[in-house]
Amino acid sequence: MKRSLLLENQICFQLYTASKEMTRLYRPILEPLNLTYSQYLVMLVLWEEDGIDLRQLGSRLSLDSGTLSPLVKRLIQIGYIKKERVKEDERRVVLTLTDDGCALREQAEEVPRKVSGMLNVDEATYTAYMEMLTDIKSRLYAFGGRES
Amino acid sequence: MKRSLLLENQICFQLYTASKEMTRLYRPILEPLNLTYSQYLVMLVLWEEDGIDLRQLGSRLSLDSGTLSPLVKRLIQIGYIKKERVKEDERRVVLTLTDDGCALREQAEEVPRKVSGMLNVDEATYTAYMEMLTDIKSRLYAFGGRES
DNA sequence: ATAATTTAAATTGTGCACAACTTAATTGTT
DNA sequence: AACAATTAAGTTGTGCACAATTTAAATTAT
Repeated sequence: MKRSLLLENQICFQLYTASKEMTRLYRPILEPLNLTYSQYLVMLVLWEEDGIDLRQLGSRLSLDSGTLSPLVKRLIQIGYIKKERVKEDERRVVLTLTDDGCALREQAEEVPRKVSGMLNVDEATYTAYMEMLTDIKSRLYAFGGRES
Repeated sequence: MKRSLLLENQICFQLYTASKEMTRLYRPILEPLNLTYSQYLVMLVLWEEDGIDLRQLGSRLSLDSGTLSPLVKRLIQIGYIKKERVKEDERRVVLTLTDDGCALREQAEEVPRKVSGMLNVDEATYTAYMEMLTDIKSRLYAFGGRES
């Protein structure tokens, strides 16, 4: 049964559409912040850890420089972050929040509230979801795998 | 807790990375079939329902013509499908499998087997995952919503 | 029947996502 | 010290994903 070729039976397809629907839910919420979903993820990391370097950012988000370089360039243009070469190691680049980027955090605090309000899940269900996704990911990481 | 801005606590992020990891798992499996993940999804639908039109295909996959038009063009170039205007309604375009596309199905039958072998989930867990993803999606559809 | 509306695909433009490659700096080895 | 190997960003090229627009056909309303 689960091995059939029927589209709806593929867990990959359910994941794929769920993920797309999720970013669709975020789009109008993030639009007033002038952020795409991926840009929002980068900002989340920086609000947690200002002054992170690109390499670490990439490993947090599982994104490579091919994705992050242009994405970061856009965030710089918008004026939320700035980047600087590290003096001790000129290969590395460190990202820091601008005042605007820092200030944006307050508006962003509303985002998770809005989203979970829309999803309307109780704490227990939420935890179960997270555990399931973590479990799926750990099975996936077992192959060709990234870290944890 | 779940309302924090911490990256790892965002269900959206877990979904997003799980989905990316899933397509990463498929990539080497689909490569011998000369298909990308999205192209594979289109082929799944056609193996189910040969002669579907573009509009229905889009609704099955939740993809619009902006995504499907070029994607279908590539599948035609590869030689797996062909497209034809419908005589009774010249707006519509119908997709049909070529002999190669039809023959590919046999190889593709192995894909779900390989994937579930790699994921290594038992039937009950698999069902639980599917139910959870369906549930997440139904909550998501409640907003701005597409069909069920 | 003609005009207005709706519908289906295609096109254009932006922004990921990722593989493959390039460039430059650092580290390790001899 | 000199050279090889490694590492970090950036660049190039391909393929989605989606909003917005365009084109053309069909439907509906007048």
